[in-house]
Amino acid sequence: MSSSKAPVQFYKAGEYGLQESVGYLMKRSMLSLVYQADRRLASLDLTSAQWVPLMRIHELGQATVAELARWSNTDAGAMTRLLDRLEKKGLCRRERSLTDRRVVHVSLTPEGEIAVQQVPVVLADVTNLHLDGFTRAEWQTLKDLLQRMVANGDRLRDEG
Amino acid sequence: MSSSKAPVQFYKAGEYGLQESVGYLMKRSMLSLVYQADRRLASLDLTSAQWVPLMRIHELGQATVAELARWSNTDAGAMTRLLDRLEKKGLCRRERSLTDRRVVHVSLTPEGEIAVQQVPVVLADVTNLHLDGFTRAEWQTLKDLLQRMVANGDRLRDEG
DNA sequence: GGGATATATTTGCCTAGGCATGTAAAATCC
DNA sequence: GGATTTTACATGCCTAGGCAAATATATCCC
Repeated sequence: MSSSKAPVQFYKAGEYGLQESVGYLMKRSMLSLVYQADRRLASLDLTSAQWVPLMRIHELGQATVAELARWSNTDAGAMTRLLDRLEKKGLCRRERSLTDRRVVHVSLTPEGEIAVQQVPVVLADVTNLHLDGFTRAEWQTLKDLLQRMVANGDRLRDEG
Repeated sequence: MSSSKAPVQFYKAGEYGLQESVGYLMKRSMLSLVYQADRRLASLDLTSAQWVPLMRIHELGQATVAELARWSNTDAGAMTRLLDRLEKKGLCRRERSLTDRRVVHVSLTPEGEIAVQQVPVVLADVTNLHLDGFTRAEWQTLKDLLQRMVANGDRLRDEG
């Protein structure tokens, strides 16, 4: 449960320097990952926001809007519109469920299946390039530390 | 110059799992940081995108649109519109430079100065909460690893 | 000095996410 | 079984970023 009473003061308001902050470094890293991925995905007519639900549909064969929104860390409204764009490009299709008429089932078109093949290649490549010079131990350490930040964030959210 | 010939293959396309990817963990961490910061900044009528240029103006006394866009990792067009919103809220003001009439100088209003005071408090608090349970050594390690990812990304960008 | 070039800002058009509301369909409760 | 609540999705209104074109001003080169 860690130090819920007296957390370590890594940062203090008076001496808060953007450059040395973990948040700033993460933002820079993320921007670079997304930029490089988008650059490589452009030939597939995909963006970094779009491959996430496509991969999930591919994995499940078929998915609902709510499931895709959860998986993409966004809300149903944004996902509806993102699927509008994917459908317009002919990468996925929607069908009202026959057993529960509130639900929409989303599946990939053949074009969508083809596009989604290349995504893991691009992601693995871009990530590896950003980890150039890392040892496997450092890679594992980074994942562990990030996982702990995520866990702290989840706890914050749950506690309100 | 690190392993420019044979980079370590941390990820391979065939076995790429979103959950274990560094990018996914960073996205989750970032979303949590931003969410918690936005929650606390809402009382100041500020968003996570807005405090960045405000802090920079405060630091410099006065700044140009281009400088603020660079500092915020965005483009001049987005910054112009962001400043529109900040100006409408009365937090900053714009003046055409007299020596170079292409340039616009942005400065804080008294209300902007007051708002910006609280920002470092919020940021330090939110970051510390996410680093709960970290040792100082782990904190330093995280920053080092992220800095190396940023450097790799910058190198990628420069090399085209 | 005058034309070519570079720079600073703005605006338009696109993708995109958050939040609140609307709507239909299902599930639950009496 | 009919009213109430919940769920799934869609839509409207906001903030926000990327890219390209337009505009105005400054600089550079002869």
